[in-house]
Amino acid sequence: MRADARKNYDHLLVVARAVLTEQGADASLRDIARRAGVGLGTLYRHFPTREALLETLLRESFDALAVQAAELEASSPPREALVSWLRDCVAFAHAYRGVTELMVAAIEDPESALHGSCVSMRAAGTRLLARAQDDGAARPDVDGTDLFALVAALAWLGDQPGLAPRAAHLFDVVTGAVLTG
Amino acid sequence: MRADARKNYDHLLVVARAVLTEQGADASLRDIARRAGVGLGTLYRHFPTREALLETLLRESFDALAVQAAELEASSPPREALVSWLRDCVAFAHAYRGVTELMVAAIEDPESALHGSCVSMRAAGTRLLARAQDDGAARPDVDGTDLFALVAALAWLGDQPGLAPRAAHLFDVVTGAVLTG
DNA sequence: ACCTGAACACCGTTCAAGT
DNA sequence: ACCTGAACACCGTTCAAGT
Repeated sequence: MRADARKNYDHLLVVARAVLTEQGADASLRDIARRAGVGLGTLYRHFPTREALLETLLRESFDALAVQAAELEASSPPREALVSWLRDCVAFAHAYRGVTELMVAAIEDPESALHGSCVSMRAAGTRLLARAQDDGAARPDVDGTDLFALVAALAWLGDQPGLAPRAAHLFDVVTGAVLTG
Repeated sequence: MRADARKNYDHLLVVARAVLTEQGADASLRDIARRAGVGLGTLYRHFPTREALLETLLRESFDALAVQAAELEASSPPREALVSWLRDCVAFAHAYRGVTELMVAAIEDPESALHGSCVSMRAAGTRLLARAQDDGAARPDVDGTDLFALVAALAWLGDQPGLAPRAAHLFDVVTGAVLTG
């Protein structure tokens, strides 16, 4: 990448992170370009879709969740590992308000820049779930997609101003439904 | 209301119902006016907000849910009454894709045209929940707002194409978490 | 190679002008 | 009273023209 392009790219990411944090995942791309002092076409050149931009911003967190899943699998009892990871996932999805909807759409759309990350996330959850199920700690009639859906629903709840105060409690309620005993 | 106004009003409702069913609760109001063969200002005159339009379209269903709650309270055991009504609520929220978000926002906003209906809905749920709790059929650490949040989350799940097939199963899972035994 | 911003086709909302 | 549609301030997306 040419030096000037690199500079634009990096600065766009800084500005995008700030704007998306402030306004949510559906923030105006025009506004991001404007605040970055860059032409709108430049943003589109570096990030052809909103998902591509988010993927770049979320990559580190996605990777961290994968690492965390592996660590928990190695170090914690099945039940605790699963719950702890689910909590991390819900917290992660709060990075940008409204990102959950994009992730849910992305897991169904192989063309989405977020597709791979979401599929990996579901796969990691599926492993932790299977481990808990083998241990008798989680009900057997729930699968990785169900888990992904529940995490998404809980993250969505936390994005709704009126319901956010209940999110932590409802996490316990819903998690309790997946776990046995 | 003048005869010509009445005619526009009625026709707008017919067209709006069709367009919202087809495109979801965030459908273009311009498109509705266009398809109704009416000026955009006419739509705004009759329905000053999107919520006002939805409130008019959903009024019958809201009322039916209230009646249903009262009937179930009188005729069914606490546990079954609660579950049955929750199922009705989730089904109702599927009338228009995306309406759940508006309802969740409305319950916090006294200015919203949907506010009253949503508050009534929560109140009816709270009554059925209290009855179940008194009967020992529902866990005591969940309240009407939690219930509203869970219904909203389940309705939201059903609106996501990739997760909709799991909605019925997850309804059972989540409902099972609220019920005891 | 890369950047820019005008152009296009859309929104929601308001309101002056018409009947 | 009621209706209309232009006007305004926004979008996302594309692409010809510039450097």
